[in-house]
Amino acid sequence: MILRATISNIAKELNVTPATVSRALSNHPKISEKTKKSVLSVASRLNYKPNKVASSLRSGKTFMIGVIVPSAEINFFGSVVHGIERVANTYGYNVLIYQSNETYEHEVKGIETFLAARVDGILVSIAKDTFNCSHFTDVRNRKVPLVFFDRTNNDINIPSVVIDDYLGAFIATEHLIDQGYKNIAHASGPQHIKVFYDRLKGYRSALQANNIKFKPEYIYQANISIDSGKKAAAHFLSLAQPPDAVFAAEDFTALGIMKEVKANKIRIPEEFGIMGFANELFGEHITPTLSTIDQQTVLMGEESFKMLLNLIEHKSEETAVQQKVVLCPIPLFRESSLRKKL
Amino acid sequence: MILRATISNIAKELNVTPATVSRALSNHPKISEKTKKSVLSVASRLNYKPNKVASSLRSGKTFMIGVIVPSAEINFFGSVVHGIERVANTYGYNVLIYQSNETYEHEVKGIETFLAARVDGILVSIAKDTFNCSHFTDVRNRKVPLVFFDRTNNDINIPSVVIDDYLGAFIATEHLIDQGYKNIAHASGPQHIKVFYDRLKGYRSALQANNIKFKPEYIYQANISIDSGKKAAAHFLSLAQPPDAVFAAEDFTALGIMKEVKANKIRIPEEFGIMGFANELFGEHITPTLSTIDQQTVLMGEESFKMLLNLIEHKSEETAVQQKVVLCPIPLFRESSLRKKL
DNA sequence: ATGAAAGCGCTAACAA
DNA sequence: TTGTTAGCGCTTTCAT
Repeated sequence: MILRATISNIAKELNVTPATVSRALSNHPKISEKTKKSVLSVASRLNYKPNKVASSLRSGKTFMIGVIVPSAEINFFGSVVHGIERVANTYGYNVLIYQSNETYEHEVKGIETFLAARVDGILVSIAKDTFNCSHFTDVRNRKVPLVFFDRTNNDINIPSVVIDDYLGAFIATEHLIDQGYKNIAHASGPQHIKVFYDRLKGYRSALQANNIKFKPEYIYQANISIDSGKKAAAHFLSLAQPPDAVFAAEDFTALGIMKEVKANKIRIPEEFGIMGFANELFGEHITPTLSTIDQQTVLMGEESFKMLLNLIEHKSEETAVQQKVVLCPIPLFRESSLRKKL
Repeated sequence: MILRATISNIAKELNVTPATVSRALSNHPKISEKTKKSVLSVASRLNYKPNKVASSLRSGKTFMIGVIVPSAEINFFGSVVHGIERVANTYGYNVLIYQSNETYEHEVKGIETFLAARVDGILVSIAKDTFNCSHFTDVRNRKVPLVFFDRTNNDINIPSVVIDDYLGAFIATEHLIDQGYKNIAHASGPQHIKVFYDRLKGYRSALQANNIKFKPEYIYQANISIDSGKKAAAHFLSLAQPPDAVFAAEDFTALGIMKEVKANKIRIPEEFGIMGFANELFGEHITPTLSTIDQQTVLMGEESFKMLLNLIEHKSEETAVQQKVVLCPIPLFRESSLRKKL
């Protein structure tokens, strides 16, 4: 019994050449039905599994894509990866995951790994600590298809899939205005990350569109964490004129704010409104439930893969039109911001 | 300029043979420092990246492992994968992820994919719908290292990493007893999955150890979901003698129970105690915070990989001692079950 | 419809 | 210390 049968093994058993077996296995049109049958039968008897490594080396295609995320543990990215995986598998592609842990060094290592593995394409959500983009231009120079999702970079011209963060923030802020809150603050995120920058812009635009004066002291730069949310709330509540609502750039920050506000015996949403962003899982289970903006994570994953696949399949054609898919944010108004009945 | 430089390209530039370059790149001891230097310099000038596909074909090692999880979106598995990834990358291994979506068919497909990709080893957490294990014995027959984590199967003799579910359940139940609850029910999970079976056993043992009579009507078989948790609670509350505490086999079930109990204006933990299992992220953010059992997910991932690596590296040696790592569950007593001051 | 032969890029045994 | 040679398993022209 052969431990790992090869095409040659099958060929020998049938007194044909490896080429014939290869063709039979890949359903080549000019192979007789009888040989196909017999090849298939011997293959299954020998428990033959195709060797993709050999096939990849020869054909230059690995049917693997690489995905770099800041962390697989953050629900958002886990969910996007889920979306990527699902479509990828449908199309016969496998997915390699690499976590950058938000550092530039890991991100570079991830790219190196993927290039060495000769993946057919790469999907990246840029790390917080990444400023230098030479590793990405490197990928481009090697003509390996590359698509950014969520965390993009505008300096370098790479196709991307994002949601409209500006619009999401605008909707969130305007919702708080609609609910009758008068002094709306914003707990923002790291401004060099585009999504957070855009959310701040959306917040400011919503104020402006409603003739509300922007107050610098109503901005607190938080850091995607419960703790910084608490600090944000402490800051806001210490002001001479404290806000009566906060739009947080991200759900964990919103959660921290909620905890701090509750600790101060301020009632939510009656006296204080809160909106988050990201639709993390916990939001609908906390008390009060957290209003937030859903980012269509699974769809984002699916779209990212489809865009990448498109690039992979049309690599040769120089239709390098800069592609960009912008998904629509979906507001979820829950208890933390709803003081009017809908 | 060569798009993708190979070892031969470097060799030609230096008038040496590919073999020399290969050795220089892999730091072979018998290569002079000068040649190493020059090879490295030319390599970087040509932007050479090693072709792992070719290397794998030749060496028979891919430095890739495959991981099959029921779903990457469930926090528990995402977190384990995180642990796997971290150690794997440290050891120079890459990780392929495959989601079974709890179905047997996908699981088989995942195994096929991994065997075709010639991964060096496979890590699996068995799907809910899997009863037939021939695909696993198949892997074993091909001498591909295989390790189960969390969701194991006792019929087939495969090394595994699990936590002591029995003990966790015992601790959870006894804690409720300690807190003075008198009628403790159990919302269990699918019994053909070993972890849930063991948790039920642990529950029963704890009762017995404390001379509490087991009541069949205090068992409700839930289904790892908020909804089934609600149904469980509704069932328990409808009993002639309703319980005053529930140990749920899993956090989402516990959450459903909590929602239903709160909806009935029953105070937690004063009138009703709840314990979950899994330490899902939301538990510490809901009101009241959920007491639960932590499963050491990241550690589980790390241990799983280490065990697999050990098998990979000692493949030839026939020291096929059945390995099993059992991690210790860590109780987290929070508001939902603490009515005595600690 | 099938065979012959070459080669993808790398590594490793054997020579020198 | 470096070269020679062969081959991992598969695909793919070019023949027949």
